[in-house]
Order: sequence, then structure tokens, then C-alpha cells
Amino acid sequence: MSHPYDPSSIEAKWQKRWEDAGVYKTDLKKKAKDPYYSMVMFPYPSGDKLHVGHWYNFAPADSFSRFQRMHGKQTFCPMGFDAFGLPAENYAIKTGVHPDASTRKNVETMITQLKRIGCMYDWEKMVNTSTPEYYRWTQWLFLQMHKHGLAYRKEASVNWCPSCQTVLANEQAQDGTCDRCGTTVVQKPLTQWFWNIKKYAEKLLKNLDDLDWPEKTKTMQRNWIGRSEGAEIEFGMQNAEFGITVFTTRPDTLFGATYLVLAPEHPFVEKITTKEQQKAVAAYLDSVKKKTEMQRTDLTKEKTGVPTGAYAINPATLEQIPVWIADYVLPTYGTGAVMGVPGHDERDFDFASTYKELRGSIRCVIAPDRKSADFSEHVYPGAEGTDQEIYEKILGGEQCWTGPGMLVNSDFLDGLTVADAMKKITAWLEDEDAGREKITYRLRDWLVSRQRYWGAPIPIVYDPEGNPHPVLEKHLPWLLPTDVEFKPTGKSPLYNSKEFRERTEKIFGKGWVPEFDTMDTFVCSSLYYLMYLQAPEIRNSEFGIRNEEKKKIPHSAFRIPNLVDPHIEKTWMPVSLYIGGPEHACMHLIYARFVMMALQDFGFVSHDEPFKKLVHQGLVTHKGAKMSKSKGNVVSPDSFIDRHGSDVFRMYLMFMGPFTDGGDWNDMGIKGIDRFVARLFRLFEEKVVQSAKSKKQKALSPALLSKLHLTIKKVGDDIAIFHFNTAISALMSLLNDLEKEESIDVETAQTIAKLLAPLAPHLAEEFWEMSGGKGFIIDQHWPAFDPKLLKSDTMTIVVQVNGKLRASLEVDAEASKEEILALAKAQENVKKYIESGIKKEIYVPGKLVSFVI
RNA sequence: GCCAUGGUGGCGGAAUGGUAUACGCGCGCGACUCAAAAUCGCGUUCCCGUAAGGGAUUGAGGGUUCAAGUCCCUCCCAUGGCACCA
Repeated sequence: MSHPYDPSSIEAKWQKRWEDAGVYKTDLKKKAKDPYYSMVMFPYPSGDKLHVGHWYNFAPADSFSRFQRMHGKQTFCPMGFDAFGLPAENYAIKTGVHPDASTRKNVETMITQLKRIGCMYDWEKMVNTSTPEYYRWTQWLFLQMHKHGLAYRKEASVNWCPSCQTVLANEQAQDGTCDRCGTTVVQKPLTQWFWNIKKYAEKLLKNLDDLDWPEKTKTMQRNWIGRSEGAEIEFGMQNAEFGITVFTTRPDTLFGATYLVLAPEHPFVEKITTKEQQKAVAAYLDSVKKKTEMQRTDLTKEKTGVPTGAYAINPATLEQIPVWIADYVLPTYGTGAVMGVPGHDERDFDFASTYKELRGSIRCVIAPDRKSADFSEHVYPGAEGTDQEIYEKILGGEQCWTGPGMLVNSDFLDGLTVADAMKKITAWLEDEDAGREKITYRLRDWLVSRQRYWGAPIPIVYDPEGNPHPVLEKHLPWLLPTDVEFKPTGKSPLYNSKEFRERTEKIFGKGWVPEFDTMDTFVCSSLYYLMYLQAPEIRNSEFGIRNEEKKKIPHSAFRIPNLVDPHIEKTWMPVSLYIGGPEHACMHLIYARFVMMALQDFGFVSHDEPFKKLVHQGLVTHKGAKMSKSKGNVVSPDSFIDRHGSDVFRMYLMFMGPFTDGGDWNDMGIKGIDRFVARLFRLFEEKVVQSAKSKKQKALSPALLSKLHLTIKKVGDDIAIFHFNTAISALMSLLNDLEKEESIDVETAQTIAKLLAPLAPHLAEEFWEMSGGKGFIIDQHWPAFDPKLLKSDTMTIVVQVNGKLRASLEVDAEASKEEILALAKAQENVKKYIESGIKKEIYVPGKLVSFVI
């Protein structure tokens, strides 16, 4: 054991003192002068221990919050548990242990583990999303969405995982496999509840500009929302009353549209297919159904399709064009139908290359890179050169052109640029009542129904006719029944609860049935930042307690409280800093923003964005790979904490590299921090405490004092931008110098303790106490540096000849340019290089001299 | 394929266009010890040289500059994201 002290007893001692004094409790109601709401993404309470990833997220986040607190901010650091979800339910299926029991137990052990980190958590504000006190508000949110027309039911083909027996959100079924178990996802039609997040697409996109978030994350969200501007165009049908509407971002190419393609799922497919084509179409639809999402979206595969036999009319050319179906057209985007412009769209070009009958009609309507506006001929004429070659290639079906250019072969659009042509054709379409400007988003509405047990029941009941009705607020929490089997049957587990059905009939009447689905856990996590702020009197009100007890309260005593006290919300929202993994960039972080916006529109909160600043921690790997049980490379923090203590462990995590980069875990590296801490402890014992007793202390030398102030500056600057690694190395460097001193004065010692306080909170308290500090160090103010002291009285000037380093001089800080140049020329090792004469002299004050010869 | 970020000693990494390799790990030598561990001291980018010193070096190649890890161009590699969104 290398320690001159016992980390576990010191850490336990300070954790107890903090708790006894309640230093991390925040009175949310009290007027906060400078509130700082610091949040980390709350953990899922799994049966496994707290892992390195948790520490890597929570400990540096805590260090940053401590740093803020020492700058006079009133910090609020809550912690909670995202407790609903699949793992607990899967565990129940396997072992028969009720998810509520296992979750409560896991939460308890995790709290004990979390406390060992020594974070500034205010445990009084803890939330657990699986408790009725919490999910009563998740259900309240559903009712609000319903009341304001943002929740609706729709039968839709949904992602179904045959193994988990549940529906998955698009985000959970990426790549066509279940993100939990990896099973191939199939499509299944079900009636589901959706929330209309699309209504907020524009706002979700626009607000991003002003958020202090990583650019990368903002880009991902922009991409996810996927706004595109274009037009809807109506194509009339040959021999039919109705038309087909397509969406395109290139209405300017309308004269080049030589066919239409519908998604196989398009509702018109059956209607328009001719007798002759029925067999072929049916066969194609069948083959599409058999394809997995993976196969269908495989880009390397050749596009397939089949003609319907029907013909549409291009509103611009008035020509008849064939209507096909093909699975490269997505049913869920735009109108599920597109116009085929093989000359100017790569996908259409590919399709027409496969089906030669479509190729014959290829037209070139954009002349590449044509800059001049005086274009008079209808057929692109270029007698020679690349333009002509490209034109011929397009017509010959050898290539397509998607770049800029001039319109040709397009009647009244000829000679216009692409941008001008878009405006003109859109206006023309509107005049002709054949189309209109249109903005489309990729974002899809949020499917919130889950056919699972361990979630918040959707507070909806159905009358005997099957019409949905909201469960009144006074019946919340709409309790999750306990008399259920966990084995997946393909039906929602709640379907078999006798109590649930009886309860519904008792309250609403005979023949009424409850909604058997529960809510996506992302609903729970989209409002927890407000639940932390919920005043205890609201949480413990009649709405927070269980139904049995509620019956004792007279009906007139019910009042509808707000989710959160408006004063508290106004003061503390938005969250000042939110730290969590980048994997949530497009799910949780969009849903939470949507919910906040909706709540603002409903009048419950005053802000529209929940998270002002967002930071993603990096990933900690081991042996170059992501830690996982199956790879057997999981690092358990526990043995390291037992041996070295929390301070050393968290400092080592921060020392590995920049916080946002993560890093590869190495068992050996922690030794360096361990030695650093042990040496610090010895410094305090020997050079601070003992020398104070013998009154032998003397002030720091000017050079050391300058170094101390440089360190204060560097540590502060670095922590402010999450560069904990360089903050620590600056402290190490300072220690290297201080160890050479006989004694350290108390003021210097206390400054060092303060610099250490965010990084090693327990030790810093100990050092503070050792050096005679009063109260807690976390209540001290961050030390200030004196700018005058940052400069030492000598400076090092390097001498370069033709860019090569030849000498280095130590000169007085006051030395003039002339003195320095003379001194530089006099250097032995410089003389021999400048003999041939100096062409140019460059002097960079305080840095270097450069001679050109 | 598209977009973004990055590539620096044996390793993790540090460097407002101005001393590349800080700080730490590891390693080598020495002190203490009967010995080991721990601790302390010295050294440690590579090549030549006892040394003084010289040369090379930030993925590869060009360019701008008195001066480039840093700025510009081309290419290679790695990671992350998107991927038929019409």
C-alpha cells in the first residue's frame, strides 16, 4: 500500500459530514441569485453494478458542477432512475421475480454505489419513473397530449420484434434489427397511439440554432428532422377521375418526368392496376412482403419494379407516361409516389437503366454548367465540347446530371437557371391548380404504444362501441395491475389482468375495457428534468398517493396542481448543463425537446427548450473495444475504488484524455494518479502542517509564486472547457516544483486545496482542514490569479537561423529588442551560421529571434 | 457512396502559426534494503557522436510563410454519423 493515508476512511468521513450538514441540498423555492441546474442522463437501475461508463459520465460532471459552485453559482444536482423498461421485464420472464421488486432492490444498491462517488447529489429530489408518484405524471402528460389533439390512434404497419414480442420505434429498429436482441424485425399492422411530434418539426429545427450543443449533435437532429423544400404535383390519370400526387424537390425537372412510381404500399395500387398487369403486380407485392427491411434498403441491390398498366399525364408536357410500382419508393415519406426523371435523378436513372423500356423516353432538360442566360434554342445545341457530350450521354441513357445548369427542352422554362425555374414552375402549377409549394419532413410521429408490462399504462378506456375515452385526472395514477403473467404471448401482458378489467368496469360501466398497452419509456424520460423540480407538496398531494388512500379524500378536495411550481420552473429551467452519451442524439434528446415545447403551448411551463447546454462524454473502451459481457472486457470500478479511493479513480478517468474523447482503460495508468495524491498528502503533512507548528514557514520565491498563479489560471481555464486532463497535469507540474521547497505557507496550501476541490472533493476537504480552513472547502470561493504575477522577471528567447533552432537565451524581462538582438548575434553557436551576412531579422517579443541569411 | 472528426515517442496524451514530444505510464541506471516492494534521484523521440554538437521527425506528397503538428491542395488510413427521404 503506497498511501500515507487510508482513502476509504477519509472518503467515508467527508461523505458523512456532507450529509449531516446537508451541503448538497438545494432549496428550490428560495430565491436563487445565480442558479445552475446541472444534470446527467439518469441511469437504468440494472442488477449489474455501477460500471466505468457511469463513473466516466457522473464524476467529471460533478467536478464541473463543483467548479461552478465555487464560482458562486447556486447548484442543483439531482439524480434519479429510468426504471421502466425491458430488462426488468425480461428478468421477470426468466426468474418470476416481479419487476417492481427487482427494480426497487436495484435502485437501493445503486444509490449506495452512487454515494461512494461523492457527488453533490440532492437525494431529496430523487425520482424513480416506475413509482406511481412519478408515472401518474407520465399519464398526465398523455392526457394533456390527448386533450390538445396531439395524441391519436392509427392503424399502421409497425416494426415488430418476433423475439421480444413487441413493437419497436423506428429508432430502435435501425438496420432492420431489434436494438435489444438483434433479431430481424418484421412488419405487422396494429392500431397504435401516436404523438404528433411532426407538428413541432419546424420549431425543433429552428431552435437548434440557438442551443449551446455540440455541432455534431445538432447536425444529426437536423438530419433526423430532414426538412426539404419542394413541390407537390398532381398527375391526372388516363381514363380515371382521380389523380396521383407526388412530392419532389426538383419541380424544375417536370418536363423530364417520363414515368411515375408508386410505393408498393400506396393505396391506389389496386385501383389503377389493369387486368393484364394484375398477376405481375400481385407477384411483385408478394415478393416485397417477403423482403426484410434490410434487404429492401440494401443500396447495392438492383432496383426492381413492375408496370401497373396505367398511364398518367404529365401536366407540363401533356404526354402519357407509364405508372409503375417499385420498392425503392418509400411509403412513409412524402406522398409515397414520385415522378421519374431518369435524366436528372440518380435513382430514377438506375431504375430506367434496369428497365430498358423506360430508357427510351429519357429527356435532357438541364444543360450542365451553362452560365450564360442568353439561351435561345429549345434543343441544347452545343456543337462541341463537354457540354454536348454530356447532353448526348444523358439522351443515350449513359448518365444523368444532378448538378446546376440551364433549363432546355422545357418550353417556358428554357434559359432559366435551376433556381429560377423552380420558382416559375411552382407558380405555374399553382395557377393551373396542378400543384403547390410544399415542405416535407423526414421526422415521423412518435409511436408511444408498447405491448409490454413494465411501463406506465396508457390512461385510456374504451366504451362498448370501442371508442377511446381519457381516464379522468382524478383516477390517476392509473395503476399498473400486478396480477399478470410475464410470458410474452404476442398480446399485451395487461390483457390478462382480471383486476384491470374489473377496475375499468367498476369505474366506467359494464362493457368498458382499458387500453392494454403501456407507454414507451422515452415518455418517462422526456419530462424527468421537470419532475426533479416538482415541489414535495405536489408530489405528495392526493394525486401522488395510491387510489385506495385517495378514496378517503372528499371529492371536493381535489384540485389540479401544476406539474411544477411556475416560480421554480421559471427560476431553474432550462437545465444549465446536461451531460450524457451521444447515443441519445436523435431519440431522447428530440422527444424531451418536443415535450417541453408542447408543455409551453399548453401553458404549464415558461420555456420551450429543456437543455441549454449539452455535452457528450466520450466512450471508455478496454483493449480497444467497447466493454461488454460477451467480450469479457468489462472493467469493474469496485476493486479500484477499494484500493485507491473514489478521488483517485475519478481523477484517473479524467486524466486519461479529453473528457469528450473517452479513452482506452489501462490498469497501470492509475498508479500515476495514486502517486500524485500520495505525494500531495505528504506535502501537506510535512511541509504545511509540521512547518506551521514550528513556525518555519516562509513566502514563496517570485518564480514559484508566478508558477502558482499560472497554475490557478490554467486549472480554471481548462476545467471550464472540460479539459480535466490538462488541469490535472498543471497541478502535477506545480507539485513537482513545490516539493523542492522546505516549507509551504498556509495561504499557498489552501489555494492548492481549492484548485483540487472540484477534481478530488474528499481529499480537498481533508487538505482544507489540515491547513486550518474553516467550514467546507466546497463553500469557498475559487482562487483568483494576479495577472501581474503571470510574468516572471526573466524570459527565454530562442534564436533561429533560417528557421533552425541554434541557441536559447535567458534574458531580463525588461530587455530591449536591440539588447536581445545583439546578445543573439554574440552566441557562439549563432555566430558561425550568420557569418555570410544577415538578410532579415525578425524579433517576436518575449519569444524568439529569427535570422534569415 | 455522402457528411463530420481525427492520424504526434514503446503507451495515454500536451502544444494562441513561434523551443514539438508538457504531464503521466512504461523502461534504464543509481540511492535506501540482507533482499524485494514502496519511496527518492538521474536519464529516456529516433540516428551519428565520449561530449560539444549535428541530422531526421507530428499518416504520405505538394504549397503558403522568416517560421507549419497547426493554414491551403491532393491522396491514404481510422473512428463516428447518415445512407434509395425523390
